[in-house]
Amino acid sequence: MTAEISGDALRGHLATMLLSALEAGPAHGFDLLKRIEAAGCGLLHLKEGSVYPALYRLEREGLVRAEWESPESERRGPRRRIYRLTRRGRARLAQGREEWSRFVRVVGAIVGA
Amino acid sequence: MTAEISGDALRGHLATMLLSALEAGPAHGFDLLKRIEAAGCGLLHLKEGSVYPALYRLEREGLVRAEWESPESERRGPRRRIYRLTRRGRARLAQGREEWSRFVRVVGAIVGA
DNA sequence: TCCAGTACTTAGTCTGTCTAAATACAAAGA
DNA sequence: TCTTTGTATTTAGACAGACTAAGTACTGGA
Repeated sequence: MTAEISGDALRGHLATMLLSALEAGPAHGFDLLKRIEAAGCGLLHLKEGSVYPALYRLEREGLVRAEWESPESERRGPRRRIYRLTRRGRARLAQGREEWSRFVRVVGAIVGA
Repeated sequence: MTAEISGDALRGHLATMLLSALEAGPAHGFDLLKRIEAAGCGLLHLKEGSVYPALYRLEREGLVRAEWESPESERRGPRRRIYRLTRRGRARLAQGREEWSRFVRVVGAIVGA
């Protein structure tokens, strides 16, 4: 019954996770969802309702740029929106990583696990 | 401009932090607030409006037991409500620590900081 | 034909932290 | 004396972000 990581715990970290996942290269939302879930060793089940709105926020803040995959593409299937990091997104990712390590250090010191 | 740890990031971890702080011995809310802030190296500024309601939740869940400090005490000043861990609280703390380390491992793997 | 998988959207809910203000007591200083 | 500062608790209301849940749309396989 391996407990899952709850949504509450994730709060405020999802943005950095998405930016980090995008660092490996441009991707569409569903792919990001799968990439992160795969990296989560089955403990992390993100929902579309969290990921897509989070991506919209990132786009609104200019941290990612999005464009619809060219329809001339040879692939079949639903259209996909491709996200890529902007320069500001990279800067924010660096900042997010600092915040993450600070967070782990400080909370870890208190929780003492 | 040392950035502070935001409330969002803390979500879902405060309960474990409080239980952990109580492990050192019974304490009242204000003391817990100060203890945790002190352990936070100035990066963590909890608010009463977060801590007291969190303690009420813990009490409601039977994870801590609370009682008013005996009025016969020789000390002067406002009355204080003393919290102590229950057996269930200790069990939950252990569980919270496992969740914390899982969380750090999984999110850390994605953020890669 | 129906279903499963991919891919995106969005309305509405929930909950925990926050802001902010109030209460109360004591000690120190002007 | 009056004010301020520090200790200590309470609580109403705001807010943000992850959630539930339902929908759209396309493709391929059973």
